Amino acid sequence: MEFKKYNHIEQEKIISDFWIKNGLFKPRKSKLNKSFSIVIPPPNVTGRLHMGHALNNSLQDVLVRFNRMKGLETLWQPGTDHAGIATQAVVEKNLLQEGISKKDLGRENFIKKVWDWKKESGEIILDQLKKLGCSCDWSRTRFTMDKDLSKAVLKVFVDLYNNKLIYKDKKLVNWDTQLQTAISDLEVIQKEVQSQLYYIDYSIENSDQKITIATTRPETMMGDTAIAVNPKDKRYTNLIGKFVLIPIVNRRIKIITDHYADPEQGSGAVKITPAHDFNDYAVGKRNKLALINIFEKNGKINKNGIKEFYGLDRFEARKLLIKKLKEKGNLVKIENIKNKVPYGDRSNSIIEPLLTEQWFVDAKKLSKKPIKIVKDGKTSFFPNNWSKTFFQWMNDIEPWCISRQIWWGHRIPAWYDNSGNIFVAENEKDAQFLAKKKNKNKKFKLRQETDVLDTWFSSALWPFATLGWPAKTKELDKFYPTSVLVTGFDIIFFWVARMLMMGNYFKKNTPFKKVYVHALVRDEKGQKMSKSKGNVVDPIELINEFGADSLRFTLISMASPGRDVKLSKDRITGNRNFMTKIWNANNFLRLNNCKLDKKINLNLVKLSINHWIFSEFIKTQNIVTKSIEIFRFDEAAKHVYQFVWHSYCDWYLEFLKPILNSKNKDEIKEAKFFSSFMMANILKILHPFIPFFTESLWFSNGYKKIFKEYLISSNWPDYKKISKFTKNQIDINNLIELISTIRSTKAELKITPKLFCDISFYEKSGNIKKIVNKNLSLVKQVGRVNSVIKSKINNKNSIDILVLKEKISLKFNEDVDLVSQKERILQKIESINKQISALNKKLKNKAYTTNAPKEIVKNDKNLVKELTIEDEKLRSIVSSIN
RNA sequence: GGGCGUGUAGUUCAGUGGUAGAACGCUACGUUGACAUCGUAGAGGUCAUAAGUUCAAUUCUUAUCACGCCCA
Repeated sequence: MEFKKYNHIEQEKIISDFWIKNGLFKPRKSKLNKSFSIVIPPPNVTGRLHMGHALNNSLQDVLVRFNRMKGLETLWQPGTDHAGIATQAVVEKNLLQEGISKKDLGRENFIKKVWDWKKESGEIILDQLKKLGCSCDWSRTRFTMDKDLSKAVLKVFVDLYNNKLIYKDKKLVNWDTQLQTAISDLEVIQKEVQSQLYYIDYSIENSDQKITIATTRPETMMGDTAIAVNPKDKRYTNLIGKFVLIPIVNRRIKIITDHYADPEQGSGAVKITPAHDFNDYAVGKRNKLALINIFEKNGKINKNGIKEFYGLDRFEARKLLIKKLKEKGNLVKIENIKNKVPYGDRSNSIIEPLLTEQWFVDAKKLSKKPIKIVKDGKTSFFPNNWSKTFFQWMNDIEPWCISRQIWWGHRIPAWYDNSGNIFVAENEKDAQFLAKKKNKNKKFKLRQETDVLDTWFSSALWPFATLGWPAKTKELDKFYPTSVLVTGFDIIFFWVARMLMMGNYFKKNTPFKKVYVHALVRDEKGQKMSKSKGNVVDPIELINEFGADSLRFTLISMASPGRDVKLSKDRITGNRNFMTKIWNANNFLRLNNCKLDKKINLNLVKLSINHWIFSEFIKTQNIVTKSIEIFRFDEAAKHVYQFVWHSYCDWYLEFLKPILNSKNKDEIKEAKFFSSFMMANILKILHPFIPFFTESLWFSNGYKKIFKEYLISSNWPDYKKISKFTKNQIDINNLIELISTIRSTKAELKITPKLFCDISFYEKSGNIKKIVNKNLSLVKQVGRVNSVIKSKINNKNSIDILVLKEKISLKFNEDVDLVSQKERILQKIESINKQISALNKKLKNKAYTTNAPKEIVKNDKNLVKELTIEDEKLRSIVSSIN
């Protein structure tokens, strides 16, 4: 009989549609009255599934499916975030292709266009997650710009403002001159680049003396308001308090002292430009220096600069200024150095510190509770090291700049009257009300703040806003705090910390009990995947080629804590083979008409191999359960793999064959339904890892009839150990040992494995002898044994071996190379004796016998005894060879 | 500069204060109607280096080296 191959493309589609159509991802009331919930880290609405997502979501799905099967009321809350800057950029670019600029459209029309785009392309990544098999409750999909979530954002903003946790301030912020918006310090990446360090002479007023400063950004000279030297730097003591003229600019500034100036760096004297550098800003504050902003918002020189530089781009200005300094003889030298330059992570353009009015969250105050929560273990990180990273950042947290000068996002609910008063309210009507009170009878007109909020501001509300907050919902009662958050370490600050702040403030409770932090997915050489390197692997391509299950199993089995995942196609191929193996095993069952046609009564199970496989399964089930519970997905995957391939397929199915070929109808019957019963359990235990494949087989094997459930909603195996099965579990394991030894003996003797042998036993009360007699048909077929001979064999075709310290004779129908076998045994004897003498030496050491735990010493003594017996028996075998 | 992590078989990685494990790869051999996307057998490791603690260290401590990441 020929069997079709498993068609993952066809099956995954069918199964996925089926699950969704039947609402199987929705929470189902729990008999246990327990719930389990995860909120998805909302992917960026412009995003496409990458390997990081694939890993992140595979792990979440394992947890979700596992807990669902365990009978908990399970919710996996999906959705996307509106990615202010990224989305605006995408839509803007599309419009430009049609020759339309954002400005032409105006704010309102542009936002309409963004919504149009979202309708069309905003669901792509969610569809990709469905392809991966993610069992999110898709009917609850949320978007950070949804009405409900926007309501939450407004409420949060107003509350925080009223409690002085949000404020407006004029400060130096990270300014992206390309996007023309402020960004938070987390969105700035410090990159090491090759730069020039310019040494420039400033001449001292009323003197011939000069002071040399070094800078990488000479154009900022136009905004200099002091030169600083270190108070301890003796070279400059006589210059302190004197004035210098900024070359070209010709403005007078003072030489001051400040510990910021490092005598070891450059010349030891630094120019101070408080409006364009964060360190200088601090120096300026300490010394009450003036702030001179020389840049427009697009990075061009403004009117505070030199006249002829007005309108020049910052880098053009730099070139021109250097040229002029050279001509004037103020440029001392240029040094090539490596330094860190700030880049915007979205625009990849150099960030300019710029003095602007922005909105800030007092993160310091909000950070107090989360720090305590994590310290007290109410939220714990896994691996725990990440809590250190978390604390480090939280302890030194800076005000969070939340305003963005873009259009797409939650517009800040603040209104200004004509005298610049601010009214913060959830809507204009309320703002009007506040303004009326303030303005009494004076006339006023309100205009709304044009800035929008940082996307992470709304993402921070995700765990409770998606559950309905600020309304009181049963979902909030049931699913908040969520059970676990699964995320990459790169957004611990961006997102995890901020959710902890908001959740603890507004819900007075931690948003999640645990944070599982996974690593990065790299390419097979361990390189970070990046577009510029061209080593990005598209998970969707892999899903099409190998199936979602193969990809998932690979990612999950490689997710060891604290280690990056190095993904290679070989590994995925290997795991696809695993599925083929199961497919073929299942075909074997069908071929032999092995069906589970009624509920099983374990008490009636008699066959030793069934006792054995079931006991081994329970062992596996327990390890897998435990492993998933402690986030050791790699261990869980390893043990299922080991059990399915090596216990079930390699041994159990082989042992099944002689029984199916026998005449014993009862045994055949039991073998048939029990092998199928085990398959059903295998599918269950594999389901969280490879959901499509297992559900597909569950359907075609008709298990729903017996278990009354689809696999996805069936119960997780939780069998208790059956003690009367234990004897056979041990026996079969010994039998496997015997058969393996026979096989390797044949291989050593270069006897073709095809050849059958006879066996006989030396020891009357031998354990192996009993086991063999009890399972004769299994030994004969699987071990390729002809017959068990009662009398001792001793001729030139026979050889003695030791199995589990029992002497057994094998007899072949061809000559056996006894000489080489003798040599092998002698080698074995030698190594055993080495072990024995090492152990004896150890045991003679009094320090050891008194200090070591009794168990260990006892074990060693036993080992010596056993090894001695083995040694004796091997010696007797050797002497019989003569 | 501060912090975190990693170094175990050819490769990718588990693991443990008391005989080193898996997967893939490699070698040899193919046996039966589930499976060559397979089976059987096998080779392969001074657990980065050094010192210390200990009866005992691959495991704990310290230092060194190499690599990676985060923060400044």
